[in-house]
Amino acid sequence: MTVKTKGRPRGFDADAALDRAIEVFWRHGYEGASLTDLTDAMGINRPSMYAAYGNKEELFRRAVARYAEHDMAYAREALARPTAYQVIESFLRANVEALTRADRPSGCLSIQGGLAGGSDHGEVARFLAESRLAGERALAARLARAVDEGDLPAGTDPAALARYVMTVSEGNAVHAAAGVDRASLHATVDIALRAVPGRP
Amino acid sequence: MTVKTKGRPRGFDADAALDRAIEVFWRHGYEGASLTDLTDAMGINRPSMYAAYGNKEELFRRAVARYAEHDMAYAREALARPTAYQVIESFLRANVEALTRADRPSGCLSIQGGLAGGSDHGEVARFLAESRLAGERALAARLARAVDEGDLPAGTDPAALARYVMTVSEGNAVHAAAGVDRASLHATVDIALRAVPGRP
DNA sequence: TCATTTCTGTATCGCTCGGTACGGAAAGAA
DNA sequence: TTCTTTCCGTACCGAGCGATACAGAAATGA
Repeated sequence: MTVKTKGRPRGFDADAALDRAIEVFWRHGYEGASLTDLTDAMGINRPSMYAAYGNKEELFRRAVARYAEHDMAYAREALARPTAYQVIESFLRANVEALTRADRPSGCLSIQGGLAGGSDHGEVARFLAESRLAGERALAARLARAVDEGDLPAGTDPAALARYVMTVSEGNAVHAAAGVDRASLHATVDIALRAVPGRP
Repeated sequence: MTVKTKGRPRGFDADAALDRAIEVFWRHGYEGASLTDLTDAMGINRPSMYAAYGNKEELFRRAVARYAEHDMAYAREALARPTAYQVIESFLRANVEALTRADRPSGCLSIQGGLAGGSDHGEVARFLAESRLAGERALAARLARAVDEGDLPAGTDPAALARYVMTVSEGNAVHAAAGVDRASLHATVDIALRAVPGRP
């Protein structure tokens, strides 16, 4: 459904440009990514960026949203697995793959984007933390269902287990950003899974 | 030993000033900490900072070195425990305490300082990654000794186990930076320890 | 064709960044 | 006291930052 509009049409693909912006933010973090870096990578000039996205922070939020939808689709797929153990294993394995894709920067945009409150008053860091927490809550809900179904031992704390899984995933992201290779991250997952109930 | 020198003596305590700088870098990251933030917190003005430390990056390296020596002393103490399990538990527990001290920023300077390569070409991120890796190697060496001593099961990969422990610690640092409380981080450690051989 | 609307490119804004030149102040040495 | 050395404070540098004003180009609708 292409909307008919008056005026000169945009000369670039906004989603494709957003994908380029994702990589720049991923590599350099929110603060470290300058508008020159961004617009050069996106193949547009500044006023076009401002017209299309508003400002740098809005561009970042849009980039993170697209990242969550595309690059983290594996997380939603993992939640659909039949057992809690499979959910967790599938998530951690796919996470390792995503952290070490050859065609993408190492690590995870949500972590590399910015952990500390930079020049702003932690606005961006809080936004990223909240988006990670949303994922943790989704996993906790799935694990709570597993407890109800008897798939996880009664007495298991689904929120704590979900937090543990996210902790491993974030730790792996930190390692990946430091250049640790895929096989080593999988070895970490091998060990991490020993702490998960319901291992086959 | 106070060295007698000619000329006007420095009007501030360089180590105390460094402690203030640590907090600023910790809260805002390397890039997010401006010279104005730093010198204001340190109670000195710019030329004094440049005379005493060289430049911003040198100040940061000195801050990280002091941080490693003081705020991470618990890591060296943990390595001295008699068994591998105690080493790991002691490290992860003390780490959680350090990540959530009321008189310090939440999280860990080594992580919050900067994960992504900012405006520089990843210089600072690489430096921090290398310093974390040094800690991981020290732990791996200690665990290798435990394997030799029969304290850990034969066939245990000490490097992989050390990497797992550091992964949990880094994941907890990410959570702490996001505001997760101390009890929750300890709950994560409870689960993480289940994957460690030699549990009492 | 021509008025209207929207996007593009240049050129620039005010501001903050990391870093410094320079003159005066404060100490020891003689 | 006077010389020498070092530190402190002001005031400033060029560069890069995020963000924009404005004029011309490119599309639609009448």
